[in-house]
Amino acid sequence: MKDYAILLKNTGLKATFQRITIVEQIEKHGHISIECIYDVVVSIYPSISLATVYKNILLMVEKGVLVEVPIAGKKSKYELAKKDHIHLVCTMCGEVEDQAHQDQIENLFYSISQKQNFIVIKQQVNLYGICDTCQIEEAS
Amino acid sequence: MKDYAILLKNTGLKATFQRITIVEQIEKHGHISIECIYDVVVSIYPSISLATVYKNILLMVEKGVLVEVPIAGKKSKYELAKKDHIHLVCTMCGEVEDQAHQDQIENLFYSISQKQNFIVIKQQVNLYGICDTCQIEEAS
DNA sequence: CTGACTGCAAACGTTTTGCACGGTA
DNA sequence: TACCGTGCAAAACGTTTGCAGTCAG
Repeated sequence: MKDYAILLKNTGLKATFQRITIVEQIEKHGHISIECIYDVVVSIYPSISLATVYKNILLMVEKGVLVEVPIAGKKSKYELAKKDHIHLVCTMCGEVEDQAHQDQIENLFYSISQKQNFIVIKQQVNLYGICDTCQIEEAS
Repeated sequence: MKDYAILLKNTGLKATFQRITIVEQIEKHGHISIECIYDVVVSIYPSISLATVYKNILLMVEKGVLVEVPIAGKKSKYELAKKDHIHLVCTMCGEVEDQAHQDQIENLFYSISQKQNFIVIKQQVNLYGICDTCQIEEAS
């Protein structure tokens, strides 16, 4: 577990207990919706308000600490900012799994940006489907 | 312009004027949010209600006529279902441009699905950045 | 000590719902 | 004609806001 107090301060945000808890829980859960963040954080720090969670998520996305993962047909989830990767979104259980990027895809995106004269700032790749676990449950 | 009455009937939906107009306008505009769909459709068919637009968008997504394009930090847009492609999302003007897929990416996604034992049903690739037009305006 | 942050409650905008009426097949 | 679809209004929901009190730096 990283020192999130420093991470936060580096972005100009004060390291409150609320913020640190939010970030820690997002790391722990990987990909998580705002309501779920609230649920887990409130169990650790019961007096936190939902508004605080909303304000901080927004702020941390703005500062680049968090990344929004928009998902078709559902509420967005949030994750810690990290190296680009692909999301495998299970349409049965809703779980999101990370999948490392290959160089191939970087090259492809680069060639697109050249060809279209489009400056790529951020990328987001979701594959929707059925995860291993749900395939097994499905079969039984 | 395709015959959307038939397209709708094939999915089991009745071809009402409201639905046909919605689909036509989505085709015309390419990528469009629900509120914008309502705005353009109401100018053609003033008595339509927002609830009808919502109900039909949802229904048509379910039936596979439309596809939701979720966009980080914004409301989802909708487009007609078509061959997979990449979305270039301009973070300045909000416009979304389609970019044809290369085989490369298909192969990549296929290899991921094999390796992770994840059955891919749908894919969604967004590149966020600055479009040609906005770069020019920016420079001036 | 001071500005940034929190928690609360109210406001707001978006989406969903139930129901009576109207239109498609 | 039967049933699906529409429009309306209200309700439910998610998110944002303003403000007074609190806390990190």
